[in-house]
Amino acid sequence: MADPNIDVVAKAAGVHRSTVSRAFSRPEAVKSETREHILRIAEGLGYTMSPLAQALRRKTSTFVPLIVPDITNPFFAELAKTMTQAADERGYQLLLCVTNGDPAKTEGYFTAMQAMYAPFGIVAPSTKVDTGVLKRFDFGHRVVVIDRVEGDSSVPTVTVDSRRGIVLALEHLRSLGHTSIGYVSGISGTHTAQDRMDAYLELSAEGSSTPLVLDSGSDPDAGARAAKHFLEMENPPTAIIAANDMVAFAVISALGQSGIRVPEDVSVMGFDGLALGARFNPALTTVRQPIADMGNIAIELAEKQNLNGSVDHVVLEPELLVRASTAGPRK
Amino acid sequence: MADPNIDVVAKAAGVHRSTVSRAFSRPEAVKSETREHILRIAEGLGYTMSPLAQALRRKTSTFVPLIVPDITNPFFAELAKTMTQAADERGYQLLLCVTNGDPAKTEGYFTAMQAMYAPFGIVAPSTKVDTGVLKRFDFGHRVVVIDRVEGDSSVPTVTVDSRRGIVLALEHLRSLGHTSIGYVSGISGTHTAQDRMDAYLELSAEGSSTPLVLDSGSDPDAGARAAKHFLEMENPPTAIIAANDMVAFAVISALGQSGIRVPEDVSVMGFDGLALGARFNPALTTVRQPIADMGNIAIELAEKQNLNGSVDHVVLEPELLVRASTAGPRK
DNA sequence: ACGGTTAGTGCAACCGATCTCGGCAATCGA
DNA sequence: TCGATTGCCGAGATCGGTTGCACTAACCGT
Repeated sequence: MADPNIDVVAKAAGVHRSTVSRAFSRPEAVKSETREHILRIAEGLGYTMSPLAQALRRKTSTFVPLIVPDITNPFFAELAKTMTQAADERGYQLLLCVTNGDPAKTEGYFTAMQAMYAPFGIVAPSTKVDTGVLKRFDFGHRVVVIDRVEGDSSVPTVTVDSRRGIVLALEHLRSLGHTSIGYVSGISGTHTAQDRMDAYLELSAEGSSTPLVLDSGSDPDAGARAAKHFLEMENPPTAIIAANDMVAFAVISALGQSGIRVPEDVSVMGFDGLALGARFNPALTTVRQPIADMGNIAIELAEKQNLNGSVDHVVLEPELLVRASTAGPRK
Repeated sequence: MADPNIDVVAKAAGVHRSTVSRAFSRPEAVKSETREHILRIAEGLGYTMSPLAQALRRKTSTFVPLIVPDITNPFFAELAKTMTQAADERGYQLLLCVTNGDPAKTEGYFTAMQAMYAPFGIVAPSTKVDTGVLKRFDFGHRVVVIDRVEGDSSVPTVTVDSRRGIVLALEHLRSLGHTSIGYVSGISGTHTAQDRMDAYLELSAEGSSTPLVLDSGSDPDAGARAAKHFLEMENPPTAIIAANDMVAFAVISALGQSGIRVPEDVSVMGFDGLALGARFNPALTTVRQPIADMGNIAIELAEKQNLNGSVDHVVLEPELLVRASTAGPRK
């Protein structure tokens, strides 16, 4: 039962190929009874249109690439999850592309998406995004990035308000009585990571406390190093804000290895609001990013841009998520 | 600079389309100097072949779908990561398909992969796989599943030896002095989950200890319920084996919420060997599955089957990974 | 009743490749 | 020397749709 093509459907329905085509892709252009007849016949034959052939002829497909550096990172995984959903609610087919942070791969995916006539693409970068690259691939006007970009506002973006998130974290910790609050930046490289750090630096200086960056490396071991650093201090902070949930996990784990308990000995906050955080030990207090919204909005922005060329930059509000990893300062 | 098609390259090189085509896809069929000349011209024009057009004509593409129930689950994320790598080392393009456990979606992906002429597909199921469905889509002979299947050995599979894994876990715990070892099955539904459970039941009965299943639900809250159950027992086990790492996380987290400490009060082991486990608090002792190998082998099996119709069932050896969540039994 | 719309459909070229044939040398065996 | 093979390439049909154009019939106002 090799699947039938448009011609056999046409013959079975007693109409021309083009009418079948229209029945499917331009319903208003065909008399409704004809269309229903065709659809019924097609249904009976188990016919569906070939997306390949369509894309080839139309020079536009429904493949939407989502480019992420590492799907193993739960943040990107959650993003991917909500975006697949959002995508196929709108009739797109999300293609997950994992770069491992390799710029060459990123470019490879760009050329691939061009070749596949993707209508647009979404990129969640691991480094500060270079809009030049996007442009070079004639894709500059069809891509939205999930980060802030600098110096070029011609590409749509979605982010959460990093500064606001840090404010939330700081307020929470201070209301608990903390005055000495450290920061672990961990993996950085993106603008948002930078923004979080900057906000911490600035805002914690405003408060009574002095900024205290425990680590600012950009590798996965930053958490462990931060913990080591913490242990060596003669006057360690009573609370720590981690740049993201994964780093918070690592910090707590490394601290625990040395017998430091959270939140009894030190409070630790994350930033992301991963579902995983609820199952951490202890459950992680964090600043939640509305990941699902980000995904939906990213696609909407892309569509809007495709439609009328408008490029928007939306920044979302983060939200405090208090769980069990924060408490009053140790005595 | 609309990308050039095969005809402009042909004209520029002074040859016919078909020669250009051969220069790319069947190098031995064209004189080497002609081919090099063509390739050079193509290079200069920035020409690459359209995968769409190729797939349409050849009726076979390089799109390899990986069907997983939930990319948010780190196990599948790690699988996806290693498989994208493995796939494009071999010239395939991995398409990640997330079903959220919805069988309708799974079927949708199957029809999509047929329409795209995928040469084969990989499925990592969330429920016992029904080979009937695979067959119905004329895909029965082009899919490999990452699980065991029952009653039908006509589809290639990759799994790890569940029983062996449980042996490893039990041995480890017993060597630490534990005699009362509980089990939390958590999310199940797949054959491997079933196998793990069965192995535990059987093997723990063999030992001196009596089997003790703390929970066998199949939802994400099983961990929490198991912890509750644990707390209510008058004679709780001194060690717990969780069906997989995620459940172990949840159990430890829930236990911690009630002041039970791991491994001081109770040892907990996982099963998976997720990278995340190393950053848990405490770092999780677990049975490692060679996820990367599974990915590679899955693709190899698929290729082998496509080539000569052979269907293999490979089962891999798990490995004990001792970290910090296990210790001697409490007094 | 008549020129002008408009809706509905057929025709055929086209998207960018692949592949079977068949032609034309050059080479081979005897 | 001659027919047969072989290597290399071009012609043209084809994959499964889309779309601009032409055509027909029904419908409009006057």
